[in-house]
Amino acid sequence: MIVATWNVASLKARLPRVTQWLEDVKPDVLCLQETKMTDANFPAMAFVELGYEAAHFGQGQWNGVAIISRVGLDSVENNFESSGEPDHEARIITADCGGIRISSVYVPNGREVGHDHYKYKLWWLNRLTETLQKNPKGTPTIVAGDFNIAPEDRDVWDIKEFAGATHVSDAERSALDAIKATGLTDVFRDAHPSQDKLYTFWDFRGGDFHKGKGMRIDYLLCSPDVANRVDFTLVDRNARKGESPSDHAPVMIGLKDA
DNA sequence: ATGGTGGCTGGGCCA
Repeated sequence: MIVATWNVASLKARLPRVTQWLEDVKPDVLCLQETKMTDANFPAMAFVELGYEAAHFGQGQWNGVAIISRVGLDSVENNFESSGEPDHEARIITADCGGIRISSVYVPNGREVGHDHYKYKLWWLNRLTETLQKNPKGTPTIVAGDFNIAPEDRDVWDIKEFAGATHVSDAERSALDAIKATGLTDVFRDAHPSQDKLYTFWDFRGGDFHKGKGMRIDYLLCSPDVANRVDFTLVDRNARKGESPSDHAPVMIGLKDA
């Protein structure tokens, strides 16, 4: 079973790339972020034609998340509503796929340390922790998406360039640690313990991709039973190349049969 | 070089 996550930076603009990628890679589950569309505009039929079910939680111009699955898509939940105060934006959708409770998450960017949007980011991360804490113990879980946090200094191209910036602050990393402390592991880092320059995002601006100026901010956090099944993990850098790419590459994990 | 590019829109915001 292959589970992937991809921030597509507009599903409307990226649909040809996404459908081609599904045909090439044939993942079992694909979590999308930044669809930037309403539910009414979500092109579900494009995925049905390829043998997938799809669920989307969108708001329009910004944000928007989806899960596409060919191993079942049940008990879909939008937002944080089951655990208390909901978000006012469309940044998390959760469903049961192939025996795993899978969330597709788009964590707020934060803009600047101390900015209202940064406080919102920390609030959001805490709401995710609270939500995960309410899951029944032992639920096979994957939280996949764009976390907008580089877990370690080596997850950005040059930490000196990030002095005082978002994505690397102690508060953001502590909030990420709290999410992991609910029992989740960054299986990509576990599989590549000593390799650097394994990025998932390169800004459109300034030719950052070609300059190697990337960040590892997209990942799949897995509960122990899922983490124990991991067969391979990789970033599909090729998807960042070519015509009209997203600024993020897909991250994939392969799981052995349960 | 406090820029750059891309996508939403229909001027300016967001990343």
